[in-house]
Amino acid sequence: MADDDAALDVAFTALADPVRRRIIARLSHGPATVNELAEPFEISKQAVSKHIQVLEQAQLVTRSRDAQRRPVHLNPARLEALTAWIDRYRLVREGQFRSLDAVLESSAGHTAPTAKDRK
Amino acid sequence: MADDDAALDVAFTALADPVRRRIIARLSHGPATVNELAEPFEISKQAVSKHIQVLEQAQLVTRSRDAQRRPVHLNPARLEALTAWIDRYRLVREGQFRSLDAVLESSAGHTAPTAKDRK
DNA sequence: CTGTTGATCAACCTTTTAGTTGATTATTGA
DNA sequence: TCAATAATCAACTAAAAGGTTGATCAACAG
Repeated sequence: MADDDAALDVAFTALADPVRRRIIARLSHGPATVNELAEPFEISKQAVSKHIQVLEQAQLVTRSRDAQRRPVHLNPARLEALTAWIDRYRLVREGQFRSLDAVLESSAGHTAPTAKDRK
Repeated sequence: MADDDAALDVAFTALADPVRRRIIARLSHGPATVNELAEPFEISKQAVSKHIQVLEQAQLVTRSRDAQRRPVHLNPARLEALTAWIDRYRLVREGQFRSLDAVLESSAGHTAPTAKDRK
C-alpha cells in the first residue's frame, strides 16, 4: 500500500513535466540516447540526463549499453499501474457512488446539513 | 497542443501527491466538504483547502454551494484525458516500435546524429 | 598513449510547492 | 444583532524541483 503509494508518487511526478512527457513520446518510436533526446530541447543535456534519471527511477524507462552510449528504452508496462489507478475512479458511475454515499456519509444528502455539527 | 500540454501538466501534477490522490479516492464515494476531507490527515485544513484548489484548477473536482459549506465533487470525466495520454504510449507493442525505430534511424528526421553507426 | 565522444557528477542558483499560524470573509441559526 | 461554523486569504518558512556551468569518468578510434 505505502509501496504502491510511493510508486505512484514517482510515476505521476515523472509525467507531470512536459519535457519528460515528450521524452516518453519520442521513446515510443524506439530507443534513443541522451544526446538524441536532448536535441529538440533548449536545455542542456545535463538537464535532460536528470529528467531521464527521474523516468528511470519511476521505472518508466530502462537503459542498456552500447559502447559509450546508454540507450534509453520505454517501459510501457509501468504505465499500466497509472491507468489502473486512474480507472478505479474514472469509471465510477453517478448512480453507484450516490447510493453508496448515502450509506457511508451519515445518511444525509448533500442538500441537508450533515451530522458533523460538533467540532 | 500547448493548451493540452498545460492541461496535462496541472492534471498530472495534481495526481503526483498522495494527499490529493486520497482526496480523489474519498470523493469517489460521494461529495464531501473541506472539513470532512481534512479529517483523515494530520495537516491543517488550510493545507487541505489548498490541495483542493489544485485539484479544482486541474478540473478534477468541482464545487457547489450548500449554506456555509462548499462541497467538493469528483469530476471523473477529466481523468479520461490522462488515460488517453498514457494509453497512447502504453499500448505500443514491442515489435511495433522496434520496426518503427528502424525507419526513424534510416530516415533520421530532425534527429540526425543517429547516422553514426549503431553497432 | 592521446584525443574525442557520450554521459554523469558536483556545486550552486532560482522558483515552486507543501506546510504553518493568524486574521478575515461569508452564511447561518438563535 | 450576534455568536458560531465553514472556508479562504495573507504572510511566512523549509524543502524540493528544474536549471546552469565546470569537472570528471568511461569507452572507443587513431
